[in-house]
Amino acid sequence: MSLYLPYTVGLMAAKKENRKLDRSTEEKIKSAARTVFHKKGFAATRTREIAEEAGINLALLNYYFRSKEKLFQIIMLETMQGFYQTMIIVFMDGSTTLEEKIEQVAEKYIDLVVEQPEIPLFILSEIRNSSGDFFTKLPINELLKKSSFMQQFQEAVQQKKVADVHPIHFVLNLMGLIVFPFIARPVLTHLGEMADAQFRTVMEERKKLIPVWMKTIMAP
Amino acid sequence: MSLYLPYTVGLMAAKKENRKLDRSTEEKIKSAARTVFHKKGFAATRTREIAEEAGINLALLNYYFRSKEKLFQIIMLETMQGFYQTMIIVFMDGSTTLEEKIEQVAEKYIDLVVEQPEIPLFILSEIRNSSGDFFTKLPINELLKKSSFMQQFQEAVQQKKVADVHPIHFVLNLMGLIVFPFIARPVLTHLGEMADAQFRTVMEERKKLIPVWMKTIMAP
DNA sequence: GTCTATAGGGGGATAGAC
DNA sequence: GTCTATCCCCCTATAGAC
Repeated sequence: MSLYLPYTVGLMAAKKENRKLDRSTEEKIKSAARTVFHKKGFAATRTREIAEEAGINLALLNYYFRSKEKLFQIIMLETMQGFYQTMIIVFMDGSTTLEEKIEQVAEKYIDLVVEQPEIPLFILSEIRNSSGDFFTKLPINELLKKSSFMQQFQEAVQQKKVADVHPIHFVLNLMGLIVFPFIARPVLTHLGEMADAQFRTVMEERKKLIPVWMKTIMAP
Repeated sequence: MSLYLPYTVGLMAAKKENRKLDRSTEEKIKSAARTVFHKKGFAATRTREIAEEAGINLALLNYYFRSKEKLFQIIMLETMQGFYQTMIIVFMDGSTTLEEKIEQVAEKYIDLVVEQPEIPLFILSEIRNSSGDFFTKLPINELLKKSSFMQQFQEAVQQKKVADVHPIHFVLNLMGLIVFPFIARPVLTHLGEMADAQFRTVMEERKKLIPVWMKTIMAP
């Protein structure tokens, strides 16, 4: 089962098939765009910078992607997919318990975001402006409703193993505990003189701590 | 004791004194700038939009603040002050216990951010780009080190009333639990069809819940 | 497909009248 | 202090040669 959505690159969708071994140009541009957009956001990004980063000419960017806007939408959609994918996979897995799902989400997300620390802030701040179009293209909502996680969670509430508060608290707590440190990273750096190494140690600790915290937090 | 810093508006600092009753122009521009900057961030904001929002002409904006950049720095600094002020006041208060401080921070911050929901994301995303200059102008670090909160926290650790993990976990958990829902708000809206009223209810619940959670989380 | 050159427009800032 | 008019740069996008 592929969890990736069928998005199209428009112009290129057909041509892509006809090429032999294409780790070039189009992919180079997308990769550069990802880097710059993630770091600066849409408004602060200059297409010239993407072109330079990709080692190609500015005109070529428009040749492949028509406009900055369209290129951005592709990057945004892929980034969101990549981010939600982890959660979906873990939550759909019928063979793990609720506790194991929490452990896995904490571990996998912290690993993911240690690798690409700009992603949470990128997604959250870009969603603020762009209309909610991205979500209509991502069937996360439907997937989550039917997920193994949801079933287990509702069972746990009925069996009084979990406090009977709005489930949104659960999601907010879990994701907040995982993701917030990366969003607040710049503040920590400037404020508390926290270096990279120390931050990584702290986040490694949290892989273990968050599941424990979540358990005590959600106890009835 | 004033916790506000002596920042200057440059050109205007002197003139301000000479005016009689000035809730006008300069303040109108700043107010408009606050609104637009908070909502869109520096890069996406157009000075023309600020001018329109303020009901004045674009030229006047530059007359008062010299440039978009300078205006932004004033807004940014004031916003950060306003935000940290709450924490500082609560944490400096020698007459409250550690538990009471947590209760007060949760309650006051949630109130503050319900009023101005864009602030957390604004601060966090704008810090990403702008160099850490803003922090050198804010003596938060020094204030916090000497605060009543820090003393009480260290005592609690020594008396084994609080788990002996890096104190940063405490700060990250507290602020994450409070602030993250507002950062993730757009996602909730699009994803879970969560309306304003329901969100407020959830946040009211969290005023009570967060102190409880923090207590269980930080237990040894 | 990839480049150079350039069109076209938006946005920040200023000149100068009132 | 406040406005209108305008400058000018920078950025996106395209035309057209190779």
